[in-house]
Amino acid sequence: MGRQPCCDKQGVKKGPWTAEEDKKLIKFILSNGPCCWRALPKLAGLRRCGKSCRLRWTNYLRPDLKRGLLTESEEQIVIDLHARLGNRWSKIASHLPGRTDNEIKNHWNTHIKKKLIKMGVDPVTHKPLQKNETNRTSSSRKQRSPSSSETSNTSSSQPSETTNKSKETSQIYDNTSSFEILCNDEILLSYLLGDNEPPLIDKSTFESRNNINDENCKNDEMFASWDECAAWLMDCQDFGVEDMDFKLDFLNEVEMIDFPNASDNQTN
DNA sequence: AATGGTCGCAACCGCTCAATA
DNA sequence: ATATTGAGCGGTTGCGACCAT
Repeated sequence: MGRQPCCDKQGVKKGPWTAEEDKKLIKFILSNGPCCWRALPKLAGLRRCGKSCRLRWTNYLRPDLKRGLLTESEEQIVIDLHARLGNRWSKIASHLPGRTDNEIKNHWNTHIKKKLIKMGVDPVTHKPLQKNETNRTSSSRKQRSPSSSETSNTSSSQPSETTNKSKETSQIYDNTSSFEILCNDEILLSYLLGDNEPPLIDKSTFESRNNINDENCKNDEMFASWDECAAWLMDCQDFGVEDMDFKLDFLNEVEMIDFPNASDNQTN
């Protein structure tokens, strides 16, 4: 018995998200939380599949996302984890706060894979490449289909752990936690919803409110830093959130603040 | 400047899993 | 025990941006 489609295909919009749709989704989730993806589009006034909303939120709009290319150290972690876990992108992503499985998967396919091949390492087995394999795997857009067969081979060549899909939820990055933290941050939230004056932000406030020395922080359940949070908010501004009920003018001032780690993130 | 090829990212599709009735 | 549903995962594709000719 086949599954019912996750949404009514008729009248469901596909393709790239518009700023307007992003606004609606953000506004709804900030108000109601990321729940009931199936019902969300209707409630939020979006002509989108719930699945599409979830993807948009988790891969692009989530406030705790890092932007930009993976750093060298992140890449190394991905390579190490891939050697152990295979193509289990969500598992790998759970070790990299602020990174999504989709992002890591894309980065793997577009950057790391090539890098490893160049270094003479088979990106599937993580063992030294045979010479003919190097030629075979030289990247070309036309070779997408072969790569799919490659990936299906991957599954068989992956560590046995791959087939044993035991639940490891404790390791899975809980993307709701950052959201809860955002929601619990009453000052920020009420400001985002347009109820309050802009929060006064200084370095010490950032550090204390982010519990930078808190053990929990090491578990990556926060924004990586306030500047990243602010960066996300600035992205909101980029796609026109300033037109919403939200008022994000204060972000221009935030930009002027010298955040800890800000320069690191810029360079990455 | 025009054109064709390539690249990289965002989004979609189909499947599986877990929870629930 | 079984059917149904919601959510998540991994593979694949579409398309705009970029580059070479």
